[in-house]
Amino acid sequence: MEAKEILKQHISKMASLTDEQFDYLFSYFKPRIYKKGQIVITEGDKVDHEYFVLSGCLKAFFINDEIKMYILQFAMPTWWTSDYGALYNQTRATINIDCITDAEVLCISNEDREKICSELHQVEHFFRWRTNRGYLASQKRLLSFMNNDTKARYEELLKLYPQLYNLVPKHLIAAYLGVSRETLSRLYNAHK
Amino acid sequence: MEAKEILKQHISKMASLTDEQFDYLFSYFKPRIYKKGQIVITEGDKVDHEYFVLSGCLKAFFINDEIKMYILQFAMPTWWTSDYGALYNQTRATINIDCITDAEVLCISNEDREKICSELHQVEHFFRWRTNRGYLASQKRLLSFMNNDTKARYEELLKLYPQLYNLVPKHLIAAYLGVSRETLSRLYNAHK
DNA sequence: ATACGAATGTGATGTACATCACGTAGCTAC
DNA sequence: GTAGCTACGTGATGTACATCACATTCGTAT
Repeated sequence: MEAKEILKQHISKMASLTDEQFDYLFSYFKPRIYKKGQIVITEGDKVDHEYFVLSGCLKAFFINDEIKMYILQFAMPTWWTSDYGALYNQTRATINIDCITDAEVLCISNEDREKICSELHQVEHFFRWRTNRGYLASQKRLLSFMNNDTKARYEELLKLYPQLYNLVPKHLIAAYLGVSRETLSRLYNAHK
Repeated sequence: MEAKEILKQHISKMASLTDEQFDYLFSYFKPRIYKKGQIVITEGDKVDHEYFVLSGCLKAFFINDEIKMYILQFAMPTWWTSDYGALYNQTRATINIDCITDAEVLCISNEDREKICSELHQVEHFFRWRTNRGYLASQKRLLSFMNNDTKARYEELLKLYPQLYNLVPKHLIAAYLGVSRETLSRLYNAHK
């Protein structure tokens, strides 16, 4: 399916836009093609855009003390990603985003999104809904962190995104779960 | 300060409403007074409202296996709280909310909020901004969970909300940090 | 095909935490 | 007052995890 159609279907789930309104909104999105391993945002960057994933898989991650990596989000098709803290507060990036696989995305600048949100009530409605969904997902993950042990979180993750198992290296799954790669390796080799 | 004035100042930080528009919005809020220990939402409840805190302190928490409690949020003045998962998805509550101290709040139903959001663009703008702020706070806490040890998270919490130290019992702070009360006790008696 | 780096498996050891157990201090009700 | 409940401190012990070390396998470039 074409980029425009993917975005249209995604947005129409929660907002009613006329074709003209959607075309106007879409005109502000820019397509980007990335190769596996390519960097989208690096810590310290000025962050101007957010990204809507059409195909492939990106990761948003934080590097602690130049050593340990923690993954905040695997961004799959129809997910949005950016360093939202830096984007909204106009500060430098504190997280990194790169591509786990080849990827196609659509990006839109913070400025343009705010402009269209103020022009079109339904677009603002859509972005409120989208942020709300992200908030609920984040709360759920926080609870899971406090409540469940590593094994339970691992199984929860694979149940939610079965495609991850073959798509991303195990040490990245460990970095998402917040455990060492050794612990994760022992975990799923134990219950075989 | 009066309830109406507190809400007005809070909202005017991010949205430009005329006095008439604000009066209209405010007419949908209902005042509620709670005593210390009083329950606002219990697991299993139908959830219709969200709550804006005027004074006092509430906690939103999850009970695991009828035994362990994890605190998702301490709700202080000008914070919003509810079981948003249940509220937006029209499902039963999975978390509990009660009052740590006597408290005054304003509440608004999900239905009324959505109605006003669709009527007044600026109100929708405000709620997008508010949700966004919650999302960023949640992401930040998630990172802190993965990256920092208990002691660092404890000091981070007290730096952010110094008033908590005298306001809430230590075992609730432990439940927010996700550690046992014994561990927390040992931690802050060690570095005295 | 060879070579080299990235990903993964697995043992040994250390540590931060939970859990259980018991004690004390303070608050509230009657 | 005193009874009882809640908050809090602290020792002993167990455990899930990190960390370090090294071996093996896989993927990709040349």
